[in-house]
Amino acid sequence: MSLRHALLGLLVDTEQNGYDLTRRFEQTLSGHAWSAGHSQIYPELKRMTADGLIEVVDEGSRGSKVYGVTPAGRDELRRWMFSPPGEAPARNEFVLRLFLLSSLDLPDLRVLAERMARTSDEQATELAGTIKEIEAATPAGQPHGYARFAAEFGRRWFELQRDWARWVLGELDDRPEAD
Amino acid sequence: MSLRHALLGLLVDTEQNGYDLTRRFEQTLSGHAWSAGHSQIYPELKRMTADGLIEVVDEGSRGSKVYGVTPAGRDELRRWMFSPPGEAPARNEFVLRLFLLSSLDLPDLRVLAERMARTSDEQATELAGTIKEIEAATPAGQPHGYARFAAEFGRRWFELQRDWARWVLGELDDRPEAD
DNA sequence: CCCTGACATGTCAGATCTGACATGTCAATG
DNA sequence: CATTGACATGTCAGATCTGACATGTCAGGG
Repeated sequence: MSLRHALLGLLVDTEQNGYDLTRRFEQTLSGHAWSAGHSQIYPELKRMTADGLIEVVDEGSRGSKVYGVTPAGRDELRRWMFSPPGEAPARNEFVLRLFLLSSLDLPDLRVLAERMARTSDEQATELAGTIKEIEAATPAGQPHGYARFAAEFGRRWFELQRDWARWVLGELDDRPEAD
Repeated sequence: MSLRHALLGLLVDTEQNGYDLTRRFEQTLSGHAWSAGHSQIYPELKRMTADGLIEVVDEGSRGSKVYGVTPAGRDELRRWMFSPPGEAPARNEFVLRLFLLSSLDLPDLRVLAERMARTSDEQATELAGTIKEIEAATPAGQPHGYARFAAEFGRRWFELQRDWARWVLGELDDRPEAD
């Protein structure tokens, strides 16, 4: 039931409607943390309203419903944040590919590891740019939340991928060409 | 359908039965890459056999069936490894919590970030130990595959968590106590 | 004023996944 | 020789998730 807590977290940060939540999910969480489409989000918002965790605080045009977190919702989010790391299943296709690299033969392995290192490096560079933008847009001395923390995590994550791939390549160089 | 490819990858490395695959999944993939229980694995093995990707190469005692990858299976695995990174959904509860940290108030945030840093540091240290064991068990000059690569990735991953949590704490220190 | 595209919410069939239940084999220990 | 625990495979109901379908609003450009 992590979807529920993800939504709570996003709504605590900013009151918003399902459409915004869907985009926010796509933009910030989808990459490393959790993904969900609107077809999952809307029904869950209804259930959470029924359970008293959130409530409709405003109704905009085009039938939009702006949700806010209730005190009960805040409690639930905090409880979950402090609860022992659950066993929610991990799912990351990229890492899976990394782990299965050694199922390839040496030439293929080299090609793929190089490609991964290059891609990750590009993504890290791109995120570094995003971070600069965030910093520039934030008034000096102002606390940054969310976006900045998440972006920093992403940057480090891509660097990890890149460095790991390079390390693998180094290991392969020490390896005799023979099968 | 990443489960299928995960199984192919494990089977290319070593021919084994469903029980072994389940444990292998639990041990090496479950943390960062992909998780699946035996109730998912056994039916999938059947389907893959029907699709000609794997085959029963041996039948052990206790009704165990040892599976091996067919040429078609090898092709499929290679095709997938080289295919553009799919959109398989990310799912990582730990990272989700990281991203939602800023939904907490400052004191809570500090407590949690500190706890995360400590836990991650312990896990990194533990994995470093595991890596030493693997190295010790591997004859010098021997190529290491899988286990070594995965462990190295895990170590770096835990270090990333630790360092990121510490960085967050540093950011918080620069922040005025005021709400 | 018409058209396009972003905004906004919803449903649903089918696929996937989880956790519990079910069954039986074999080796080691007492 | 009885018991325990690891080995080994399987099914299934219910929960979750995906991708497609469906519907309508509103702002801006032509």
